Amino acid sequence: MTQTIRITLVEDNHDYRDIITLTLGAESDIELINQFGTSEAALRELKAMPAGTTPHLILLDLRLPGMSGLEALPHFREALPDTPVIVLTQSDNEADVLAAISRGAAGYLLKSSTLEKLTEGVRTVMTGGAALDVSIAGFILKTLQKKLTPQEINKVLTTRELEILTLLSEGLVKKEIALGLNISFATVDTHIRHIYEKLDVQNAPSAVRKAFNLGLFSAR
Amino acid sequence: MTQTIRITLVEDNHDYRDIITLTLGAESDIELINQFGTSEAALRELKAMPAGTTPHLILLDLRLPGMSGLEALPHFREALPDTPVIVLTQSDNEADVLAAISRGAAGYLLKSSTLEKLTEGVRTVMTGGAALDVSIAGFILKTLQKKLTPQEINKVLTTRELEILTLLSEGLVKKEIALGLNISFATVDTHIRHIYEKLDVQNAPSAVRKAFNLGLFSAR
DNA sequence: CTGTCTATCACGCGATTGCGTGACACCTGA
DNA sequence: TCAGGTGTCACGCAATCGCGTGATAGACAG
Repeated sequence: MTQTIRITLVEDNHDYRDIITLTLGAESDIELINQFGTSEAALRELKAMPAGTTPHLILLDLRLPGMSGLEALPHFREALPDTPVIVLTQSDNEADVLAAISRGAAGYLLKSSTLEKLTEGVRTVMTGGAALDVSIAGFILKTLQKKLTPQEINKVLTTRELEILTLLSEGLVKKEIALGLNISFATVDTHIRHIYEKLDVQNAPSAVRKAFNLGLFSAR
Repeated sequence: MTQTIRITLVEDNHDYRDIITLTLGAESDIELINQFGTSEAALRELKAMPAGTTPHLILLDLRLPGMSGLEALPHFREALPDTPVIVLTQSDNEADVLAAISRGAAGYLLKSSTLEKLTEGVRTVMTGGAALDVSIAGFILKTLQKKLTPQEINKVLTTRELEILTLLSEGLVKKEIALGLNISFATVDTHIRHIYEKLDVQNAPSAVRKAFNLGLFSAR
């Protein structure tokens, strides 16, 4: 890890490019090997580079002319699977964040943040960590926490109902659920009716889906 | 926000308690108002405190005698819903992390990290951010990325199969799916059989659940 | 050029579901 | 004290499901 970190920058704004260039240039262990104004140009060039000369890390802007960073991300990941990509953008839009993360971004930093955070993030990612702006991290946590607390769950389904829905989602049929819970088939049936009413669905598959989307199922 | 940040510490290890005390004591805007060796003691005391005197933030160890921090977390959240809890532990166990997050932790810091990260994390959380150790953040990202890419999804289900499973999970019955896709009932039936085989289930509810757990359903 | 994958279609049938309708007991809050 | 929520149980029935079994056709790889 004492090696110089080679970085590719994809950013169309010249002012910001200059800032990044200056910032990274001041770091002795970081070298900005090339920069592009569009994802298309970057991808073309990166694919043409001989193995061993490709960057260790890619800084990618989301708002780009032509193919957006979000669209390009999977292509970068495919072309250079071992090269982490840090998304660098002004957008703290929730959908963008989640999309970038799910497409394999190793970090998500805001341009409004400090430049120290950028170099820090670069080093963090190169050592296997993740570079997340604190506000992004907060949003990420909230996303994971969309799983409701027991009290909130009971505002939707009762404990018994959730128990039965869980068993149902595990593949048990009503008869088996009745056996397992030592209650009658009719009772299980009634519970399931209530579940359908509360979730506003009319069959088991959609009830399971709704339960997931509402965060009623914790982990497993 | 110029107010002093009042903190409660729940930690059984005396050495670490002393370290925290010293560290936080050096910060002029942070005041460690009380500390407990067990969750039980902390909960009892916090519930008895007059409103307005309760802490602004709780630092919670996971490994505690008696009730674990993980068990206690929901109780803290219930007793003081507006008081964020930073989990402070040696464990970078994945299950612990996710459990803590889903139980409402506002941060997850490792004791192996620097003390500067602790005070930084405290301030971050108080300003609405999230305090995540970089290695934890990396793991969190991987968790969110468990949603598969289209290519990976097709290793499990074909595009057509996923399409049908999606419709099924939305509450359509096979007959309706056939109508909607302009194919025969029998074809839909066959696709669903294949889905069941591939997911190793035998009915629709469990297929939907499995699809969610495998990350086959992206957003909605 | 044959095998595997994918998508399509068909028949039949026992098992299961979803739902209409109705009931009883317990507990809690108004 | 009484309505409302929760959990329990029952009968009946049309609709749907799950599955055995089998087939055709295009695509694609070996």
